[in-house]
Amino acid sequence: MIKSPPQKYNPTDVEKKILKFWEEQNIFKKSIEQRKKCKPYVFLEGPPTANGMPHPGHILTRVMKDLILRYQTMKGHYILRKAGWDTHGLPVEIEVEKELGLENKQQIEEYGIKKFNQECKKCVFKYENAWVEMTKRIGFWLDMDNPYVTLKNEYIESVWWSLKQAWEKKLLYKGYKVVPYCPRCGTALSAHEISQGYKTVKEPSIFVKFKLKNQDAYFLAWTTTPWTLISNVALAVNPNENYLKIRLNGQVLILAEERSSVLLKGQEFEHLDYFKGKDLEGTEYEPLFNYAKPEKKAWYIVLADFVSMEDGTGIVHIAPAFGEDDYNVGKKYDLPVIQLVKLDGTFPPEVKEWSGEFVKDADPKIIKHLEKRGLLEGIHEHTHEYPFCWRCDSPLLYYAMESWFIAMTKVQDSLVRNNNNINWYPEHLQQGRFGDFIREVKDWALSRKRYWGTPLPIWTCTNKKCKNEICVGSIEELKSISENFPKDYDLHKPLVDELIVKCPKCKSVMKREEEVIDCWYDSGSAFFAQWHYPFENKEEFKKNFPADFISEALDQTRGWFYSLLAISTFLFDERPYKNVLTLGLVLDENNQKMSKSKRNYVDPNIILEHEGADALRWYLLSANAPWNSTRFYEQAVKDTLGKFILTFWNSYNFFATYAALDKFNPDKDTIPIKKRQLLDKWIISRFHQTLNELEKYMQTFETHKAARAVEYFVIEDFSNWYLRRSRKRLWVEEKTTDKLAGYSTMYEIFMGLSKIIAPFTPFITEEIYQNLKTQNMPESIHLCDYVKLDKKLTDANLEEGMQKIRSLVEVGRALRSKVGIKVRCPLGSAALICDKKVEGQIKDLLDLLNEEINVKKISFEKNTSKFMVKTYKPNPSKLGPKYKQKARDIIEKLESFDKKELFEKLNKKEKIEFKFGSEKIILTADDFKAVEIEKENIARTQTDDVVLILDTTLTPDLEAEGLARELVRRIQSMRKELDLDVEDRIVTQVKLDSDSVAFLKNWFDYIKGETRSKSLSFIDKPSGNLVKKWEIDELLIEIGISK
RNA sequence: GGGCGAGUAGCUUAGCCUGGCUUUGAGCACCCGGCUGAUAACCGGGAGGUCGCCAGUUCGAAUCUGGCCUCGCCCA
Repeated sequence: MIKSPPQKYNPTDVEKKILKFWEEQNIFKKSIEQRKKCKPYVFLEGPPTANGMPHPGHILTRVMKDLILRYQTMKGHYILRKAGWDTHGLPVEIEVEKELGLENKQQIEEYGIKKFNQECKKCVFKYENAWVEMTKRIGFWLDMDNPYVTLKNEYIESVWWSLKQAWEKKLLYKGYKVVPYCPRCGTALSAHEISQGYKTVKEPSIFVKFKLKNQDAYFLAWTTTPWTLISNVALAVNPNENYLKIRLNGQVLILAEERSSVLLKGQEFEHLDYFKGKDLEGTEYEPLFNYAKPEKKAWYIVLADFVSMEDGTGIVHIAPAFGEDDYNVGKKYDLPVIQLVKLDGTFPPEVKEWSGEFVKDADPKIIKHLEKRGLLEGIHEHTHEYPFCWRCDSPLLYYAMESWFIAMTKVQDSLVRNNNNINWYPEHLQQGRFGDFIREVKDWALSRKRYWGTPLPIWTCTNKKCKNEICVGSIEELKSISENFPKDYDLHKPLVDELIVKCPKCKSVMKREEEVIDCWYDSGSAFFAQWHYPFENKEEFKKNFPADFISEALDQTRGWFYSLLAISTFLFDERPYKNVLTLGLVLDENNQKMSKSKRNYVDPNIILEHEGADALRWYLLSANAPWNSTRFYEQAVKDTLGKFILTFWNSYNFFATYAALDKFNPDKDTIPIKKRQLLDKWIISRFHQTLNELEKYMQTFETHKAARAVEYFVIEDFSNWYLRRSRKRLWVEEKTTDKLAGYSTMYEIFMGLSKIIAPFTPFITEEIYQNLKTQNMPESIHLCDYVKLDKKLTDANLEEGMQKIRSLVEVGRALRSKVGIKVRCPLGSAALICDKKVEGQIKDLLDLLNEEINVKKISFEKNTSKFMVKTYKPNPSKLGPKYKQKARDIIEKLESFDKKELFEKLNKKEKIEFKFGSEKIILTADDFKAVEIEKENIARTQTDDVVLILDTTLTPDLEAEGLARELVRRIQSMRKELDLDVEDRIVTQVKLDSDSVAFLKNWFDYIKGETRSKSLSFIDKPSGNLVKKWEIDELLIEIGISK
């Protein structure tokens, strides 16, 4: 039986009640179980790192995932929703370092890696509870009892298996990577860390001469880091630029033509020769320094596209150990890597002059040295951005470090092909940011010289004659070759380094490469490692690969989205996901990034307490396209609550209150649609039309458009029109067919509406469903099927007609307001002029218009002739040029003429002649405009295709009815003030002058009926529970009512 | 510094791909009036816009092109 709901909606109370219900009845589990035999829709959860509190951005991703998954579930799919936690990585280590007061790697090692990693493990789960709570509170259904966790032995084992695949495919190799390195902290910095530490600095930049072999000529190069010159191995030119050989102040120099015009402006020089950059390739020069004796060929010109003409000389000095571009060119030309800087940032003993000095401090001395040798051509002060260590503020050095790589460049074609097979939302990412990234893919630098991560499973034989390298791909394999593998084990450091591993070839001791791997590799392995594939769950994996849907924020494009694709590509040569929805970031009220330091961080819990999860969800889903950034602040959610959630609730409240009163029973009392009013058929049609739109938008993840379509339906169509127009139907006492038809329609709409928005706002819809459901329906709305679109129930013609009626109401009300007759006072008649088609569309809906603009009868007319008079008005734009200043007075004079006579004359093309002062004026029809004006007591307005005429004549009858309604409205508002129940009967006493009483006498019954008055008496001193004085258009009255 | 995305009333936004049917259309907030057993409601009217800026293409640009500015993200 439908119960009367509480008047006021308290989101937190309702939502907490629903959460309890879901929990107690295991609804989430049931929602998965009951779809077990259905077609799967595979979702892969991007694992969050639980080492910080969840913020609004996380809420957006979780809400969006939940929407899609609930939607697909109701659409009949079987969806597993395994949670995941990302647990490794530098951010965790940094957090723990801070906690323990450790400042660098030496201190970590002194503290003990075992203890340190234990702390990391604890840290990762410190906030797990907050995450779990938040996830539940916002209604995100995720299986957090069986999550995959990247630090578990099984997960690591799967990762190892995949690395061994790479190893066997010869994709895993050791190389160099130039990384920003802090010599003081002794560590490389991640991209994230560097971006915090860029500063603008002024540094000397120098022009250095490199003498050509066997020629008395010099290449002129330019550098901002003189200390790297010690390790120079080549000079680079741009193959497509032009270079000049010139004589300047008696010396022969080579530099780029474009740069010469800038650098040598105003100086005289002799032009000796001209080359294309590519002609210079291979030209040898004499090294500046001879501290190193490289094994490979060095000191010649190489070609590189990155050489720009923006600054310098167009000739770039190359030191592969200290620059990424340099390193890449070096690889291409097989140049030696000369690395004459120690890890602490000082020069080694071989560099005699500056041995032991910090390289940056040595810069001025190196410059002096070059000057002495006559190899310096000039010094400029140069301003540029340079990275500093965010921790200790030392300048960072770009430094080539040994590192393990996955050769992504070798599978680039597959990457591109697999990417082209993924549906990206928004589309531009596929060929834009992501596509660009993949087309320029670099080998994946996999290793990290850190502690808390998946250990790199590569062991090298210490026997110098053997040097055997193996990659371990399973725990079994490692057990089989290690002597002291413990029963209880944890595959992290330090255990893996403490194992005594024997070389399968020579039985000597093997040593592990000490690194751990990039934690992006961990999360990128989720699609198979969550199943402990291939050691377990082979079938599960097969069924769940590739995923149908993943979604994360925009910053994951080159993060998780890439690492998944990369790993999936080299393992299986297959896309790991079919659809990827990239979400915009959540910003604060002023479009600024949320950050703790700016204190612009909104605590989601406050909003959840005040406005509730449904309002929060609806806001996030409807505010903006998912991929655009969304501003997040409490007021926005508050507005959503007021505008949408409460409108929905109050509509429901209205229906349920009356339905409860009448004991409406949907099983027995439902009236077939055929027998219902057009208004009912209309709202049903609109409902299905809305569903149609919603489904269309959901397919392309345009959730904001889907939500807005629903919002329009609920507020405009359902609440503001259908329900408003249906109120009176429910007021009749008996159970009429029409009343039951209204209940039937409302019941169906609330059920349907609740179902179609259940994925958006799962709480309020459940609350409504619980009250409205009958016994044989599923126990939760989230166990229901989604509403099936029924095109047969839509009626475009009816919808069009209704739209026309609503437009007529709009202009009609505006017209009444213009002529100044209150809507409460009825008018005698109205007329409509339109074509037959429109007439057909609206003629059955005229009752609605009747009531809305309060006229007694409405008729269709062929044309406006009954109501309008044709006349002519003086046309100023004709008269003006002819009579100049006099025109105004002439027009005034014409006003005094007999209009009818004037009209007839002009109609007969006669001339109008009259005297104006001494002048005789002759006007023709040309000097007038033909216009139509309303006859007396007629008001006219129009919509796109209908003219609406109102007869504004007020008769005593009409005025009496108006007065009756004035009284009714005041009595009603007093009833409301007394907080009476709708069905309460009252005694009404009114003080009113006797003339007015007589005037009203035909309306006594009406007043009694409308106000549910047992008696209505007109006396001098009204009394009752509430007595009030009123003034109706200067008429003073007093009303008293009592229960 | 490079790439991508966004920029339309105080706020949230539609329109942009496919140029003109609109003097840029809504909603919230604001002002005036109406209506109300309809709620944080509803209805009518009003005020509020250099469509980020500057050029160009075109008969015509919010819409197409180029450059610039601001914000965000990614990369350096």
